[in-house]
Parts: sequence; C-alpha cells; structure tokens
Amino acid sequence: MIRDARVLQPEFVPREVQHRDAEVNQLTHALDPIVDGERGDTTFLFGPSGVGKTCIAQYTVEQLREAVVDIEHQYVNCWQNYSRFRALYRILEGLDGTVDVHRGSTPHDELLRRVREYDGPPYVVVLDEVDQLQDSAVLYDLYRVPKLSMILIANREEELFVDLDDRVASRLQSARRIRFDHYTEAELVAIMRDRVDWGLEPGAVSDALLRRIADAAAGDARVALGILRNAARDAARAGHDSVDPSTVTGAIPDARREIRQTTVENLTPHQRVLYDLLDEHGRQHAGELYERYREAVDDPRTKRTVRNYLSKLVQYDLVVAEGENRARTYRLTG
DNA sequence: GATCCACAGGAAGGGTTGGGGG
DNA sequence: CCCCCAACCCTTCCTGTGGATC
Repeated sequence: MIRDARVLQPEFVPREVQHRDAEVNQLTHALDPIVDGERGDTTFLFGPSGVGKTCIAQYTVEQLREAVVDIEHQYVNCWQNYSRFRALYRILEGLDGTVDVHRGSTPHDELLRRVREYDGPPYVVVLDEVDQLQDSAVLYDLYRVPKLSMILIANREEELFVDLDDRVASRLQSARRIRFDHYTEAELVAIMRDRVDWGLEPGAVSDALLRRIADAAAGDARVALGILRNAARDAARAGHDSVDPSTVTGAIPDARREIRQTTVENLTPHQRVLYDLLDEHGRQHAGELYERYREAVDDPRTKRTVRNYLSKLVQYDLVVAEGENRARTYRLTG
C-alpha cells in the first residue's frame, strides 16, 4: 500500500508548496536583492506550529539556489543551538563545512570575527525557533555582517520582542514580517491528498477520511501528516490495501504522543523527573512539586535550578504555568 | 493597612568540562 | 603531561510581587 514513505516524513520539503503563495512571494521578494549580489531584507516568519514556516523558508531558499548561481545557506535550529557559541558555530559550519574552532582554545569572539570576515557569495541563514536563543545580542552581531541575510522563525511576535536586547529590538523593528495562520480543513485535505497521491497506492485513503484527519489536526499540518503516516503504517502492517476509519481513530493519539515524545526524550534526567511528577500528580504548586522532586532523586538541585528547569519545560511547550507568584501552578500541556 | 510569606527570575561567582598549546 | 581558557551548569544572593494573615 505504501509506495514512498519519505513523502509522509515530517522533514520532507515538497517540490511545490500549496496554499502559501502569498507568503512565498513575500519571502522571495525580501530575498530579491540577493539576485543582484546585495543583502536580502531580514525577515520574520511568525505563526503557530505546523503551518509551514520552516517548510516555506527552506523551499524559498532552495528556489533561490536554483535561480542564483552562487549562494551559501544554512539552517540553524536555535532550540538545539541556543547559546551564542553554538549558534555562531553552526553558522560558521555552514560556510566551510569543518570548523577548527573549539571552545577553550580561542578568544571568545573568534567565532564572530570569522563570520564577519566572510566575503564569499551571499549567505542566507535560517534561524528557526529564534525565540529560544539565550543571548539575542547575537542577532545584532549577525545583522552587521554584510553578506549575510537572515530569515527568523518564531511562534509569537510578542513573546519574542519582550526579552530582546534593546539594540536588537530597534534594529529588527524595521524587519519584514510574514504571518502564517492555521490551515483550513480544505487546505489540510489538499496537502494530504498531494502526499497520498505520491506516497501511497491509488485509492488508499478516501477524501472523507482525510477530512476527518484534518479535523483532528486543528489546522496543524505536522499533526495531520503524523496521523496520516501512522494510519498508513498501521493499515499496511495489518495487511490492508486501504486505510479505514478505525485505523485513523487509533492513529490520532499516537501521532500526538509521537510529537511530544521526541521533545520529552531530549530532557535531562532531572527535567524528566519533573515532567513525570507533573504527569503523575497533575496540577501542582511549585512547593509541592519541589518536595516530591526532592524525594524522587538522590541528588536534588536547588529550588532556583528547578525554577530554571521548569521555565525550560514551559519554553518547550510541555508544561503550562498558570497564575502569578504564590498562586502559580504547573501542569502538563494538553 | 502593615507585615509576612512563597515564589519568580536577574546577577554574580564558583566548579566542572574538554579541547589546544606549551 | 600539565595548564589554560571559555562554555556551561549550578548555587548563592538578591529584589520584586501579590496573596494571606494579623
């Protein structure tokens, strides 16, 4: 039943994107100067998850690569590369592949110096989840690199600008902004239909089922494709030649869990304990949670450190903090 | 209404880590 | 081989806030 599983994978970038013409055009326009060897406009892509921000950024850069002879590009996920050092390291890595800069042996802004000295073809850097960057001043530094164009991706504009360095904020005030909204049900169905036609045997999934998946995904294409992928896999394993409604129903919680699971697996052991305690006991105040945590581990960290852990969990969208000061409680999302 | 208390989160400093140079 | 140094993590100390208590 499955012909090509790749097109259902989350990281797959389609050759043609659907329902994002306006956004693609705006981004292409912002990058136009690159065609003439100039620097492109700094551009923000804002919107909830699963609405195609990363996909459109990568797609547009790819288009540009086909149109322009010579550009360099690099994708940096700031969720994984959240420190100034790591982000700069990745950016330098995009330029010559190997970097012989190691922490400890080089003056602390050697990385930035090397990036600034860059004088090759135009360099397009996509900074995904840019709100996760600990030191936003790095954006200010990158802003001053002549050959470097930035595409910045984040969920919410307000949250991003709240803790931006003042210099950065004023510079980025003038940056272009492109907003992405949830997909409609019809758009999600069309996106899935396209992937189904490429990746599955004809007739494997009916439109009615795609509508059902779209409904469960609530405008999030990543969730929709996750459900579709799991449903197709389950049906294939069961030896069916098409997906039926009950398989879809079974795949919905799986897909949700899958997306969350990859995040949970990246937690440190201590963060994981906090996550599990919130899972087990539900909504809690910081005090009770800390007491349980202290019981649960051999070498408890201080309250201050646990507060840092919790704010990480909130940033990762695994935990919600509700209320202020004493009244604040923590619980898992969803 | 003054005081207390639990909590959030900033700032500063120390310890650990892990690479390169002497 | 040892030492140096920056990155990183954790702790300590601190200020600010708002609900609870008297």
